[in-house]
Amino acid sequence: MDPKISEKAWNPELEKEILNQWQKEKIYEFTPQEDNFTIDTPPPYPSGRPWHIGAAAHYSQIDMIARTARMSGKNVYFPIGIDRNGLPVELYTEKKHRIRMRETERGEFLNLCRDALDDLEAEMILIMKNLGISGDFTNYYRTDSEEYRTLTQSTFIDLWKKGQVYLANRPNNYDWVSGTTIADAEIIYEDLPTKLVYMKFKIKDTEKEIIIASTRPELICACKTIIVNPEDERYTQYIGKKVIVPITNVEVELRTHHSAKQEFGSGAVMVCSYGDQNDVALFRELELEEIVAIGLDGRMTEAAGEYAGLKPKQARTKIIEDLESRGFLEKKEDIIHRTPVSERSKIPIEIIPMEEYYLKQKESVKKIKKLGQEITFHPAMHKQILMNWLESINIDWPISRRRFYGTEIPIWYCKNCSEPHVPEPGKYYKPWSEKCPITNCNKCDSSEFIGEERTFDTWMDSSVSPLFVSKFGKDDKFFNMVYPASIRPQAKDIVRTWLYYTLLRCEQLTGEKPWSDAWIMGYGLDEKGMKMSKSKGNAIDPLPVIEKLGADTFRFWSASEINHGYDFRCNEQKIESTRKFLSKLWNVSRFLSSFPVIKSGTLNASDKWILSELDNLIKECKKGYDDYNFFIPAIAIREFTWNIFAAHYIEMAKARAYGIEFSDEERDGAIFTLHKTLSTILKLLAPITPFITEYLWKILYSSESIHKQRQVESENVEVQSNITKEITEFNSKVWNEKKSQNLSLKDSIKIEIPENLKPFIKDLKSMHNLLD
RNA sequence: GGGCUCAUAGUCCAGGUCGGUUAUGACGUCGCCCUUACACGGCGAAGAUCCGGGGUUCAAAUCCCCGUGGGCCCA
Repeated sequence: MDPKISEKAWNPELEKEILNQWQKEKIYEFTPQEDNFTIDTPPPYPSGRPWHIGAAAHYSQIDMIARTARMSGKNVYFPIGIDRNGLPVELYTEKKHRIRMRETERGEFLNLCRDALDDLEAEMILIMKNLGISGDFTNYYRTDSEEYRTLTQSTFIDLWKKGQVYLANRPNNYDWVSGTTIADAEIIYEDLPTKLVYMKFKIKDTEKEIIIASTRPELICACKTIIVNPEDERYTQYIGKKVIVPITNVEVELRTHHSAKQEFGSGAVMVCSYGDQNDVALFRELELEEIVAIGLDGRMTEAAGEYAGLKPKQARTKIIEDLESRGFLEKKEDIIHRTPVSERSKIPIEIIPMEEYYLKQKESVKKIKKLGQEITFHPAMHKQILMNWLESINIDWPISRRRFYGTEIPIWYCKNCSEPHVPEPGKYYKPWSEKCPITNCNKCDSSEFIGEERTFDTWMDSSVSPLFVSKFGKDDKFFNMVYPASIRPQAKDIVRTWLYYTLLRCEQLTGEKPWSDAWIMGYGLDEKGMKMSKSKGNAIDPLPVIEKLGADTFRFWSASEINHGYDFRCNEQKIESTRKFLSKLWNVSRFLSSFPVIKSGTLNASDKWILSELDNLIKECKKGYDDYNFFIPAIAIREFTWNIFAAHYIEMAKARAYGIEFSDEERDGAIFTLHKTLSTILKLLAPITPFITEYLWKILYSSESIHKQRQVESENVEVQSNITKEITEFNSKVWNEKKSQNLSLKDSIKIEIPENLKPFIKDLKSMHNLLD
């Protein structure tokens, strides 16, 4: 009998053909019905080359979610989008063309950004397609499209009218390299070397002085008070006294506050506007009047007196010299200080009072907590990330950014009285280049307006992704059918941003939660467990890996190596060796392809045994698939296919399947069982490795795609795991015995079959050529 | 300083809820073998103080406590 499959190994080249076929047959097309399964797919951000291999693994798994849902009979809506707003592309464009954003005409700069995005996007789309992602690429969306930005602006206008947005002058995190305010969520902390300066402050009307340690002596001009811990006995006698600030000679009060740590520095702390977040909190709590010491240009202001115009770092050096020459310096220490830096530009942020727009969020925290409780997290432990974040929210969300490549804030100001005017929702507005659609100021009737130049924080765009894909405000019928979405898959590091902001915005706009499930994946690390980054040079380009080894190998690696929710290491060699399993599956199928597919047969003990193990495998896979944890089925299927089915059952049933010294009925039992097992394995594996399973399925079992099949269900057969152990141990014993006697595997040998294995005697005898 | 999480062979990882034979599997290494699905293979072998200390128990990789060291998050 000739096998239908003749090639000896799975050829990843075949994936292209299969891909074309899927495209031609449109097998993943979505038409909304009653019971839809909507995936709020993360739109990836094209920030540079290469795309992160961890992201490729991430999207492979998101596709497994879609395929799992489809095979469980759900009508899957799997949109694809690309996130294109924000700072990274501006920095990329500045670097690529060696220009500066603020020195380039805005329209021209935007065009350059758009071109860069198009390039990077093309590569990401190519990778996603090649990975076999079964999403809707024909209608893929961009967050910088007119349609998307219209939604962002419309939702803003809605919230503006509801009084959820306000303008406030507050200390803000300012990244003066990118020239913009940033949200708390965009700050990271880095341990940086700095000097801790011990300064002498005189107590007024005495000869005494106290020592104050600070890492920011240049802010001395903005010092408003000195605090000590109320339990610090060194300072009890000075509480309430005036202290003279060196250099500026300003008098400030010494008071107590629990946030002063006795063991840090001298225990006395100067409170300036603004050295850190604690200063901000203290100014608010003690109702101190702020002094703006650092300007938007990143330089010291007039308030800094003789240091005006210097950068804070220069001012620091100079003031240390001056303190020393004027006798105010006690000592300085080199320390490592946890410094807040901008996540994007990696530069220490300054806290500067600025006027920005805020979206109210504090009063929503309680509601969001409740929604969070209702959402099922996969894995459950990552709900904690959201809850911890909700605990720490203490200010509203600053949503305006002084950048170019983002959705414009749709506001015009009356040139005469400065009254802000917001246009009607439903259109995309560019106030920096367009005329105000409102003809007269509703306050002073003036007809001249100035357009707002700022853009939104990008999370304002991405936080409405579930609304965009469900056509919120555009197609009510469609919206009602697909919203709320079923699942939000995303990475762990953006729980406090993307996940949280989406909850906030969707709750504000619809009063509902945006999805019932959240699926959180860990980070892709390099082979040593370090975070991958372009600057470290440890990034792996996924494209050549996928091209060389094929999508299925990559996908199976992703499923079998990444325990859901935990960080994972990416190692090319590991990915390569995963291929062996596909090879095994191929060859098992090749062997089976020499036998006809038959509907039934008389089962013997071996057949019943492997089918019971198979049933157990189905249950195990279901456990994983129900939780969208692909690690469980991947490991279980590999173990079963390789180490039980191929290594033991096929060997036991081989002679019988060929019909050598067996009756036709006995033969059919073997052939039936072999096919039943393989077809089940293929279906169980289909969400993980869609290409090879499709190919084998079509050759062996049906002209209809495996991705149109329903997943197999357990028949609740009792497991015979003790028998499995005895069989594998007995087979090993025979192989070992032959080896120690220098016999070939086909040579005959005399070995006693254990009592429990008597029902398998005929198969075992033919397998090992056992003598009576 | 607080939270989450991890620690098991050269490497990755299972087991841990619910304590109980010889600690799972893969990669890699070594040896033998072309046995009509597969040399991208088969069989076999070597390789683990289950991070340290203490406690509970007849019995701890597993439960509890105290440390140590990584990763991430927050302040």
